[in-house]
Amino acid sequence: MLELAILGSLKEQPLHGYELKKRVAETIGPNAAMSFGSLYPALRRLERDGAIAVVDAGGTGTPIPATGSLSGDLAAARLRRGGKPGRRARKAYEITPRGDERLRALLLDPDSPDDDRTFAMKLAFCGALDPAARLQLLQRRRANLADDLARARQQRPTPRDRYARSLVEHRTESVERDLEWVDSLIAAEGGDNSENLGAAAS
Amino acid sequence: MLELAILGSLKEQPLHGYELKKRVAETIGPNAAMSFGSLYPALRRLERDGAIAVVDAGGTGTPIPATGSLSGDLAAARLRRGGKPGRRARKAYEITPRGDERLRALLLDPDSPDDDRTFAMKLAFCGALDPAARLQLLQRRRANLADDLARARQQRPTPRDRYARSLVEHRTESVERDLEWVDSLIAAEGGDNSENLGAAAS
DNA sequence: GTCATCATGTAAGCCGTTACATGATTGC
DNA sequence: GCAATCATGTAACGGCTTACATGATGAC
Repeated sequence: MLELAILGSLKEQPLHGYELKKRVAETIGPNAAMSFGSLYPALRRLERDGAIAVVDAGGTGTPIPATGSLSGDLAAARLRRGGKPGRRARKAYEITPRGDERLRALLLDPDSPDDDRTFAMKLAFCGALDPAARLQLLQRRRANLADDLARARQQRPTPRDRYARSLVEHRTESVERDLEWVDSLIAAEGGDNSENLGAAAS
Repeated sequence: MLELAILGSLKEQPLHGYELKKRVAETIGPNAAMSFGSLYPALRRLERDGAIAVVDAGGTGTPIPATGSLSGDLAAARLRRGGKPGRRARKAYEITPRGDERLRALLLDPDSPDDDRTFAMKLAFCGALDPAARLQLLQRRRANLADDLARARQQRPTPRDRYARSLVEHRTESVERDLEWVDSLIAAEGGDNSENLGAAAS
């Protein structure tokens, strides 16, 4: 989960931990955001495994984002000035070819849980996949949702009070909507390849 | 979470572990079902704490009687069969007054997480609450959903690719629907008493 | 007689959290 | 100079899962 979020974010551009956390919270929602206590150890682990690598934040070239963060630029300027560290050492990471592989494996892993959160995470970063693999991902989700729906409709053993009943009802409707949604995503894969497919692959 | 499910289920009627698991899976959905490895230790813990107590039960499909008088008969029948346990010893539990308190505390705990799963669980068992407490539970959820929605609408920094964009869109719609749903639950609570609704909502 | 189901439990471990510790930079 | 934010990390702990161990009962 967490590795997927990290690798998926770094696939787009190098980031340091603090910023990465914000980025992820933006895309998967602030309610599901991860904590520093798991983020930093995960970064070290991924680095040790060669899936990500440190890039010098103060270096030349075009390193850290254009997040609009003035402080980042200032810190970089400060580092360039030489001598002592500007901010506290910012370790920015980039994804490596090994990390690419790992990301792909995580996105396609059939043994990973199939709840809405996991799918949301995968969808958020599935731009890193080739169209065929992406379609596979979407269709697997579609199949699972269809199963859920079938099971929900088949099993009608009378929830006990009106709260439990309303809950089951609402859940069923949610699954129906999720199914329609995934269907629309699948449809979008097939048809319109105006600008998105080319851009996403690079 | 797990304790809430256990106590909420036992509030309705005594059950033994195996059956309890099935019951819970039915109400909160098979995808969120708990495992035996967490269930049985939790039962022991709750028993140790005096929140639940063992009631002896024998027969198979027969759910433990609401009157309690039948359990004696079943136990006696089991004993008549010759001393040794019929099936492997089934330990059925019932909720105690302490357990009632604990259940209420869990349902109303303001520090518990506020995701959809937690709320689903609480709603499934909120029949155990008095109407006022229940209304409070619903309104707290309503407020949180409203906050989520406001935050989602305020934050506009355009997710990067169409997948992330679709995800954010879908999530927003889900929150909107959840909000409507909770509103309808609140409306159903109030009945024809419009004064209460207006006063409490502000 | 063996297989599926019912039934209870233990052990190891994963994945994440909160709380703590540290320190630089910016804005007032 | 003080607080808020940026930034990175460690330690302790928690809740739940999987895999394992055990055994009874009924159906075929």
